[in-house]
Amino acid sequence: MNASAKPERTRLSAEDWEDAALRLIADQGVGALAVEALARQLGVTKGSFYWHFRTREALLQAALERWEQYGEKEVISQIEAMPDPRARLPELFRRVAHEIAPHRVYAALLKALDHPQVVPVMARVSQRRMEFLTTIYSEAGLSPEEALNRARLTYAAYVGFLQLNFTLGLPRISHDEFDAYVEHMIRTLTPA
Amino acid sequence: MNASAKPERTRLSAEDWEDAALRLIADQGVGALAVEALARQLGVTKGSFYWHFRTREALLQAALERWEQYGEKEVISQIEAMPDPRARLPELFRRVAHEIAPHRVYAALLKALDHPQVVPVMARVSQRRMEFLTTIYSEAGLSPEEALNRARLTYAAYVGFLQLNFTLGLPRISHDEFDAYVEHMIRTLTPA
DNA sequence: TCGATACCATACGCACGAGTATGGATGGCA
DNA sequence: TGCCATCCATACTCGTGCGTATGGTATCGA
Repeated sequence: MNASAKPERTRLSAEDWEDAALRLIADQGVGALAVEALARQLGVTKGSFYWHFRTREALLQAALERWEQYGEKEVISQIEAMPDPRARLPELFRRVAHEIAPHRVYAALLKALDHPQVVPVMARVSQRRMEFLTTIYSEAGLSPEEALNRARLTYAAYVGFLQLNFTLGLPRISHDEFDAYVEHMIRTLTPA
Repeated sequence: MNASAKPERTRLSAEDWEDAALRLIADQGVGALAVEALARQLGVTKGSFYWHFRTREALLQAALERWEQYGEKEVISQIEAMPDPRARLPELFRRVAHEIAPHRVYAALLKALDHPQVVPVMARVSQRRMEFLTTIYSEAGLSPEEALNRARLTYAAYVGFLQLNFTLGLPRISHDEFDAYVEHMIRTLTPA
């Protein structure tokens, strides 16, 4: 089939393995993270892997930390830079809705919450994002309690959407219909 | 530790294995469904299992079908029996929010969407529930498109909530705070 | 040019879980 | 009472994937 899609003849670094691991996680899940499979995909063998990492668990850990680092930083800062607080929410929703790629790892990790290694990472990331949402809702005029609950609701809707659409393949929604859904969501979740 | 918590000295039936499988799935996930582990938990050995089922896959299939059968039937019919359409949504939300046990299997299955066997089951169940929500929203006064989108949003919020709270253990929300969250959700998702 | 270090291949051992073979126990029914 | 079907135990095989041991090749500085 593909076998050697990457004829990279340079030597590999630990970062290369971490990136490959994240790609594999994104489209096959954490459970599919096997060292021999990864090695095959990179055109090398296990011998290479165990030079860079002590164990499979160590690779997962490194990949997760790498993902947590180079995460959503840009999106958050760009939204925060917007002058009008009321305009931030619709913009955030539309951006998130149309950039699918960055969310694929998050979606895969959501299905791996039985793995003890992913729990703390996901807890930190989700916590940070919800705090961000809470401050945005506050700045949009909600009281502290209302802002917190609305952030919880919004984030839950985001997480649920990921599950129901990319992992489960519910009756493939069309593009236009999806846009309509996003706008409906903006209307109902944004303070009047 | 526990080893033989169930001193059931009667012979086992296929249904016994299916129920045990569902219990195990509920609190350890689909990945933990191993025949020797299940046998140990039931106080027997593999020999028993392979008399009732041809394979592990067959057990999973049977357990999933069993779960799909004896599912949420009662809740739906009870809600439908309520005379006032506007009162149905708050009641549904409160019921679902306070009955955690029945949702544990669903939450576990949500994390197993890479398993080909669980996808069709989850697709059917989720589809039915969303259709139910859609009709409720219609009866509460929303237009067909609005009702459908609101149902999608509500169900996504439900699914996301399951992930963020029982599987991920986000900053343990208190009981009162949880009730406040549910009421907030009712206010924002129920048509005025 | 010549090691030394970094990177990789090959060939193992080993644990674990699915599935098979076969014989033993138990209960209902003639 | 004896027989047959049902249910279960024991003891294997086998595939898979992690980790190890050890030797080979490339690259760079002295």
